[in-house]
Amino acid sequence: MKKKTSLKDIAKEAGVSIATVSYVLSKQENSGVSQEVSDRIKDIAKRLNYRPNQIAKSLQSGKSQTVGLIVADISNPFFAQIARIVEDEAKKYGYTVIFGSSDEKATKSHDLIKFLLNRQVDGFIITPTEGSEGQIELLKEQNIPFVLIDRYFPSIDTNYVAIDNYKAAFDATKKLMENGNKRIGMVAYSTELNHMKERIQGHKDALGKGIYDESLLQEVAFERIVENIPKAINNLVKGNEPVDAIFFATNTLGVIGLKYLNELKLQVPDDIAVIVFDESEVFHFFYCPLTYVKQPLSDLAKKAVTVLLNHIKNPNAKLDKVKLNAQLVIGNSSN
Amino acid sequence: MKKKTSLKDIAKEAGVSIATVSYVLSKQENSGVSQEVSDRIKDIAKRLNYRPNQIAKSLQSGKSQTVGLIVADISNPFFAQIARIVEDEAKKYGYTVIFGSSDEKATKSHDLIKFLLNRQVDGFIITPTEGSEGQIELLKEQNIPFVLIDRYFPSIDTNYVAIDNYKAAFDATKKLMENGNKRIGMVAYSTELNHMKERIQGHKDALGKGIYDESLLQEVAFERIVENIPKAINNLVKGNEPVDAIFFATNTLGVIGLKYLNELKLQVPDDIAVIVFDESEVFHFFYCPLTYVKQPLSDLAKKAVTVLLNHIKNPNAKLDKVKLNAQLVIGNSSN
DNA sequence: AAATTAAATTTAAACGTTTAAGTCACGTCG
DNA sequence: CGACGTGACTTAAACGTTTAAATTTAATTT
Repeated sequence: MKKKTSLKDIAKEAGVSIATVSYVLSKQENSGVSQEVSDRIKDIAKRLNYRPNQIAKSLQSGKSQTVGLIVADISNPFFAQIARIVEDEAKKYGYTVIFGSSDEKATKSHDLIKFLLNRQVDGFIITPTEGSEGQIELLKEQNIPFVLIDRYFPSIDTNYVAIDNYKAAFDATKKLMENGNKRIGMVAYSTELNHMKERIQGHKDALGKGIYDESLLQEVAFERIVENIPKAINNLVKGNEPVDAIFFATNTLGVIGLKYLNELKLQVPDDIAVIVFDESEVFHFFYCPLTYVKQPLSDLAKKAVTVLLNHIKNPNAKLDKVKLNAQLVIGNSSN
Repeated sequence: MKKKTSLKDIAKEAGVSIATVSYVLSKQENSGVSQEVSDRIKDIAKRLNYRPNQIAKSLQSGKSQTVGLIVADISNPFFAQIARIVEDEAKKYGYTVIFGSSDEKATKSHDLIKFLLNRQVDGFIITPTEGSEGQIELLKEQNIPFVLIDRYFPSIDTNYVAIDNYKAAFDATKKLMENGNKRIGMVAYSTELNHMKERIQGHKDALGKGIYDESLLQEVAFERIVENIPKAINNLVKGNEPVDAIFFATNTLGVIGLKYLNELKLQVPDDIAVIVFDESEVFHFFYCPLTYVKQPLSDLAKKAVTVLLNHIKNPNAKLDKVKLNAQLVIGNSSN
């Protein structure tokens, strides 16, 4: 592999010092270099196909122009879409994105953060996992710029960009009630993460004290969704007080849940009404147009990037706590 | 932001030279440092929370321990899944992945390669776009390790990991024929990329000289799929010789195509039989279990990583040209 | 002609590592 | 006793940049 050309090579070729070459090639205004020399250097640089070594720049400047993106799972379309927007947005400002998947595991997330810190990322965009408060506190202590996305810890003062999950869930359940559904169950993840707690609370509050009872909330563990979603649904539809509607708290829960409803031969919305939190390509293939909560993914991701870059540039900027609104897209499944 | 601790800080604290600290912390065997000093250094490193600066290491070694992954679009589940596997596999070997989306545009791909080269990536995994032969040749000339994935250029001698598209397509169309379908149309991308050409050729050859005619092949442009897939399908089903089966050449074509078949109220497989190349979550929601071509995504991505890392380590290794076999998953849609 | 100023360029240090080569003290061997 | 290892470190250079400070050269002013 023939060596890449460096400033040194150009300098030798042009018969000037490395510094001169650097001034010519890295400054926009020709700061104190003669036109003649400047032109010559630029020519040579082009001829030798010079490409600045970002690693050397980073070492020199202490800035890697790189951000770390930690999501639960990059192969999940929800996060893949975020990743894509983060990529595009970061690139606009000359930043590179390094991503990692935590699989909702605090240990993985911890390792990833360390790994990326060694890589000298300038900041992080993180979907925090349950139990990762310590890692987040640590980042804060070390004054490393970061912004949480999708979820955050109310107990920790940080930048975050999320949606108003409470309101979105409240509105969804209200919609089901308006359409005449009485007993409305919810299938959610069993987690302390606030986005889920808010969705659950929104659902509860929409139903109200009189109506809500414990059996309406079915929580399943991240790791066991395939086995436990059918159980959860059975609990809701096969008791002596079967529900007439189900609110699925996420994309994945909804997709798997709908599959199981199909297996049970329950017709949506006649046998059971449904609303799902988040969008999915598969909804377009469900026999009944779905009512779902649509998150402003693009705004979410873009905002996360601008907040992060702002805090990288200006470490003392005051924290940004952004809550965007989701949109309830009305189909027929909520009737 | 308080400075990160460096070897220098540890050295000062321990009253030894930087080199000694480096030896202790970077060598596995205690090469020539006394146990006493070694222990002291390790203690201090731990206490000061030392994390090696990968950037400095990279500059020193000329290796960034980073690979660039260029896909068409990270938000497409097909590529997102590949990305996830590449991530995991690369991490196993201590490599970081930087990704970028080319949107099937040669210009974007070109910019991305340059961008990542500045970042000193040690190698690339690339889904090449149409018209990117020049870029690939350039990488070859510069002896930059890379491996093409999903598609490759038969005219250029490179590493690649792909599936046997010809065989997969041939088998799919044969299946449709076995099931009694006579006129079998194909909806494909209009591109010179070999994976598509091979799929088309497989389809043609399966049909054979006597049966195949030009009107059976409908090609649509990447950029205009939403508008042009309906047109393509109309051409196939609304002529005076309507087809009795359609073979969709990709995931995306299939998903959009099936949606349109729904709009047309064409029943699968009674009105029209269908096979789709690639898998999709949505297939599980189609009223009729689909027959589709399942690519060994995990093997594909893993193999790409090992081939790449092998060529990074050993630049003179002979080229790897890997073709894996796809699997035809039989549903009812091909009847 | 000497002094001043300005423009053009170079020097050198720094960023945080690694590592070949050098130093130094302390045995041990012939 | 001198030579020679050997173990335990240190020195210094290198990777490719940036940039403040120093230097050189030339032109202008007094």
